[in-house]
Amino acid sequence: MDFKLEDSLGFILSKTNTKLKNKLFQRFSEYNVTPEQWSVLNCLWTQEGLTPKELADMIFKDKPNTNRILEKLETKELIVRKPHPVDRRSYQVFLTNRGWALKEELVPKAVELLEEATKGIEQQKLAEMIKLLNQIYDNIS
Amino acid sequence: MDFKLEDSLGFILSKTNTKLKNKLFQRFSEYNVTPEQWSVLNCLWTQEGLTPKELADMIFKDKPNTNRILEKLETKELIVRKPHPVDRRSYQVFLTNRGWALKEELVPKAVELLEEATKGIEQQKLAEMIKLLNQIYDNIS
DNA sequence: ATAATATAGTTGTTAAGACAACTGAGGTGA
DNA sequence: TCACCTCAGTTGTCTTAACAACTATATTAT
Repeated sequence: MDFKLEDSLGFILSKTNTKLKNKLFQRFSEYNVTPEQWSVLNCLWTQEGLTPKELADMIFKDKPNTNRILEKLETKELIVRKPHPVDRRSYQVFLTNRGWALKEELVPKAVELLEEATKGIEQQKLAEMIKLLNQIYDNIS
Repeated sequence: MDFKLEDSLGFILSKTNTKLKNKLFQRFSEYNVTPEQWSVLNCLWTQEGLTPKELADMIFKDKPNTNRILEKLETKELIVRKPHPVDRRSYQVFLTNRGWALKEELVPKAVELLEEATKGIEQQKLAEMIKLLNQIYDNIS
């Protein structure tokens, strides 16, 4: 059967994703935040008091992964955990002052990288691509 | 600054890539081959006798990663290493019979998954997306 | 020819992703 | 009430990705 790795969607997706994630990691390195930690911080900047389970669903990762990302953020004192008011199994996640302060630093870095990455690509083409990526995700979910 | 995680290219790229890779992993699970191991096998099906360095360049990974993937493939007896004829630092990688035999099994599985993933997407749109993904890769390389 | 540099491969560490298995609390139905 | 099932979080293991540092061989420049 005919198959060419270097032209296949999976291969190119993986290669581009890895590169983009690594570049983001490098630009965040002076703040000691990883791309995954960044995604959790993003959720909390929008809404504090989320539970690990809610965060896991928002960032499309499973509970163990999310838990370990939260451990890292807690060690770095960017978040704190508080007991959940009704569910004693769970807890709520809040940002520390340092966690809030990072927003002003990290968002411009991320926006800047995305601009570089999509340089020369029309907005409409980009929107189309994002639509297709979401469709692919849904197709295999 | 305005930024929405769930609409951002990096987030969607990561989410879709992770899902696709995981689905491939699951479909390959009965053969005990991971997506990364699959990419190395693909290179060798096209050309045997490549060095780890050459393979690393082809799959866009660094030397340590490639080395560890090769260790796994060797343990599973899908490849063998032979001394390099001219460079004593290096060696050449060859497929075992079992490594060759997997081609007939894995390629249809991968093609099938990609067909499911891209269901309802026109070939031309898909080609456009792949072009853009490569452009993004080049933009940040 | 030899010293300096570059390259191939290897090993160790940290972070992440998937999965299985576990603990403990919440909810349900007999 | 109590047994059962569900659900949130946790822990352990395996594979991968990036990076630094190391060994040994190859290349180069003097």
